[in-house]
Amino acid sequence: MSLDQSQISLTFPDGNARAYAAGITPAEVAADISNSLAKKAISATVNGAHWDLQWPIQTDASIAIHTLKDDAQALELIRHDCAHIMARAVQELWPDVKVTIGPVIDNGWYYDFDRAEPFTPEDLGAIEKKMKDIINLRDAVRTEVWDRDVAVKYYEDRNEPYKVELIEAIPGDEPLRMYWHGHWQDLCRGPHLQHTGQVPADAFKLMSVAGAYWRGDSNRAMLQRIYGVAFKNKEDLRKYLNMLEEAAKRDHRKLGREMDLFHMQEEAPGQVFWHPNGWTIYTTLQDYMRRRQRAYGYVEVNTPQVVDRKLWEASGHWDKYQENMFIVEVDEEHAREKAINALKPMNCPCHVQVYNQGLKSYRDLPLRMAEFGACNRYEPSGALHGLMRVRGFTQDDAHIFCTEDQIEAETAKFIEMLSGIYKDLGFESFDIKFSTRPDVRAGSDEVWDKAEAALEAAIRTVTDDFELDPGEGAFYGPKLDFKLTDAIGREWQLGTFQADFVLPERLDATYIGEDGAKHRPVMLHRAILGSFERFLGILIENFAGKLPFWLAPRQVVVASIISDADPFVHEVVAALQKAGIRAEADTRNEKINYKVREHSVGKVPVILAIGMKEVEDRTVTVRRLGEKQTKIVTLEEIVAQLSAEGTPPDLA
RNA sequence: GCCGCAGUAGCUCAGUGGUAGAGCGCACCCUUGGUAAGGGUGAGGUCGGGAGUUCAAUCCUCCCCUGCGGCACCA
Repeated sequence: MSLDQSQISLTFPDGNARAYAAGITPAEVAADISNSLAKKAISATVNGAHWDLQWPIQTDASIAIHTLKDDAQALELIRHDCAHIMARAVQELWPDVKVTIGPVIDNGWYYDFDRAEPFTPEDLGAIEKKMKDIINLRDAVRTEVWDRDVAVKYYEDRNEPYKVELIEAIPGDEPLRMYWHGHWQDLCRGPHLQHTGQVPADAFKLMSVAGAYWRGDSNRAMLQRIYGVAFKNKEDLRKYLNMLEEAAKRDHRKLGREMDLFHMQEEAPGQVFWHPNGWTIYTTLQDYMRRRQRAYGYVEVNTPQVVDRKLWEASGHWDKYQENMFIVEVDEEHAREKAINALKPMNCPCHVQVYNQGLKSYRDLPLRMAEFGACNRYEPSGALHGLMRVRGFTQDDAHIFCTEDQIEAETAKFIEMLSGIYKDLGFESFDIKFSTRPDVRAGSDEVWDKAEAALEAAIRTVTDDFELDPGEGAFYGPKLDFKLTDAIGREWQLGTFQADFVLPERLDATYIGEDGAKHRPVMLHRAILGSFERFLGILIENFAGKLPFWLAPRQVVVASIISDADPFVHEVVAALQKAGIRAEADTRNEKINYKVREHSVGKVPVILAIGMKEVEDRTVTVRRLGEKQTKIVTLEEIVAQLSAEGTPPDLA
């Protein structure tokens, strides 16, 4: 475009172009447009790349100048500069602390430090205060491009071994950018704000300190990671902190206690003692899943818990996962050696045993074998987390034995089943991730071609909107993962669908084909809820304990207002129970206010209050959870209404 | 598993080198009250487990267990 080599043409978002000298910086461009823009500018986008105001532009380009109004760029820069400002604050407070890396993450940033003493909550306060001082200095940001040798020497001289290692990991042809504000400096690819004063001093907060391995490697040093959050203004920060409070209120461990759903105790870490209320949800959900599976042509089986190591050796689990299995040794009196068994960590090898009983014909395929399989895995102690990560759990597991030609139809059918179930359980949408062949894999390329094509074609019958994750498939086959988003925007990976060409081989599963010869079936591993334990945790948090009526463990409390109403209360409870509703009477010597409060806190969806007026009219006053107003209906009406509501979605 | 923090009544939490306290809940009594806590009385604790220091440990030290927040892991 430009006639003169020293001239370049910059095109603005409105389509206008202007000529500038090559090497001009976005800061200068902004100044050329207006003084106020020059002041407000924070960064630019140049040919699609997020660009520091100080970086020169050498060629024709599209350019957009950003201000704090551009959320994505503003937040990125604010959080990024917060990371540096925090590192500077830490080194000003404790000069011997070594710095490492500090990336931007959702809502904020973290920075990893190497320091002998742990950071305390008081330290965080001091760092925060120091950060505010630094912001108030309004130090201009400079970036410099350095030679590697100079940079390495610089960091060696300053005893910053982590930085030296980082530089050594940067490919040789990339420039090393040094970022300075004031006298303090950090290695960083940028971009950055114009000066530290552009970071809002009242819209960030240091949240926590935690250990983190250097470069994510558990064999390397444990560093101290400080997490912070930052926003454009105080109000956004406040909203975020409120959201955290909201999430804490939904914590399934807290609600589990309050609603008397389950408990855990130290004699059985990572395992659940389900109380009547929790077990009611569990079995209601399981009954529902069992009906769905039947409707989709699955047969249900049940297989042993304690299985000889021989089977795990054959399946390959003994080699790979022995550390994570519960081992059960039995010392039999006349045996030469102890019998070594493992609690099953998964169901698939057992399902192949069921499959292998008797000869299978191609006419038997696809054979969809389901089990609510109770599994135990010795998860690392630090991984345990309420119901979300446990050592004893039950999967809604199934394996579909089929031919390669049946993969596509089975995949499509599975996605249909899964989306119906998620919808029934209150989750309207989900995302699909499609993981294809990894570098190290079993099976021929032809089989992989076929399997990947089949999976992809099957997804496309449902949606074109899926995320491709190349190379992330299991070594035995490609897979689909299903993620759903909960009521407060968190994502949970739940369902999975994996094609497996290896296990049928290892455990010698066969079928007789039309040609009369033996063939190898493909195994499709699939789960929709994953584990019941985890899914119930997610369900509780998604609904903040206010489960849909059909799943609510306590559906109705019929509460008397005065004792003279007690006989009618019991009559109403009996009528509701007869209609299959989980109803209980509350005829305690308490005021109606007290009863309403207690059952509201207990998340009971419907309270029926009964005083003398109701007794005379044979009516009930209905109060729904979360609603203030009440409604008077007849006994017959409420029974009909609630039994309709209590019908599981697949039976409605 | 690793780093840090924590563990006191059923729950939430206060507290002290001389073997403990509140609120809620629970039991009993009074109260029969119309939609988010009526009043009174009372019971309830091996202060996570073990060892050590000390005349004396719930408190200080060490080890272990469990939990919490991350990291690593998640067939």
